[in-house]
Amino acid sequence: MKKRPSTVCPIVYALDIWGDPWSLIILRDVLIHNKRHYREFLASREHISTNILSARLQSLVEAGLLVKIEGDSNRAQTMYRPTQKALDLFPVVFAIMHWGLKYNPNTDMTIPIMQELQADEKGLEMRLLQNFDDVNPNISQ
Amino acid sequence: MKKRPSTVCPIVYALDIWGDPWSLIILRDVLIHNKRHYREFLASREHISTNILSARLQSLVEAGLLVKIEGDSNRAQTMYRPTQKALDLFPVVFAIMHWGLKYNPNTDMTIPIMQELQADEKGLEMRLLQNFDDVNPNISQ
DNA sequence: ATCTGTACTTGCATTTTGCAAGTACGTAAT
DNA sequence: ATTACGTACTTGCAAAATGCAAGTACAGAT
Repeated sequence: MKKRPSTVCPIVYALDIWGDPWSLIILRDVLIHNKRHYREFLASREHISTNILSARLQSLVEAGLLVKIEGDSNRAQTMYRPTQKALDLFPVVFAIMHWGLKYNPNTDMTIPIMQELQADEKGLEMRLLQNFDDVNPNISQ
Repeated sequence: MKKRPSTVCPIVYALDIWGDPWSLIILRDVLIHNKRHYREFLASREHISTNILSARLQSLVEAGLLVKIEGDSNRAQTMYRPTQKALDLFPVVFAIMHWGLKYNPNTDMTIPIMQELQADEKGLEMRLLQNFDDVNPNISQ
């Protein structure tokens, strides 16, 4: 899909940012599994290759979904963390998970988050959001 | 992305079915704009090309999201209509629209559905679902 | 000094997409 | 009856994206 510089449709806008086959998997790892390092993304079951991971991280940073935080004089400290724009994808990610859960007979229900998603989605979101207080301090109450 | 025959993750399952750049645009047209004919999909702003449209329709039928209804002896009557599996994507589509609405400054808010989505999402879903009573009769009350 | 781990980049084969054209069939107009 | 037109596709080919393997650069540990 050729990049459309500006679209009038919110769905196309979204797809242009994270509609490729890999970006949403990275975002899943960030949002749900609290991953932040290159090595962690590489370790996912889906086996993304290094060049694609690199390109996707860069485009997500450009799109304002992730910020790259580099350690001083040590690349191994580099972290990718979500912005509010990425955190606002929680409802999307949860909606997709609900759908996948309903229709994928191979879903691994022993993953703790799966149970929690069905039992208390809002609570799950609240809990996961706390992982990002360092980057996007939430008004706690 | 190579097709993964079975995945344990509901998100990857979903992406394998409609995670390419075009399928969700077709589903948007089916679910939101009530399109059903090849010619209608071709007429979308996004200008999908004929070979891709053909391939995507076929794969969505195979995945059980659409059914192809052929007229007798006239190809121009061919229709593609959503199954329940596709109708269950309404929450996903709405979640994506909400996100796109928030971050896409070019969203055309004069499209009636945009206003309605923000004002009364559930009502919008109910109304749109009535378009598919022929295919998936809903329990009305 | 060497080895290991990490975050990348590069090269190249394979696959997917984008565009233009063509085909097959049915209906409508002359 | 013949021609033209609309519709739902398929085919061919160039361009782009992906997948895989290998290589590079640098920091910390041994």
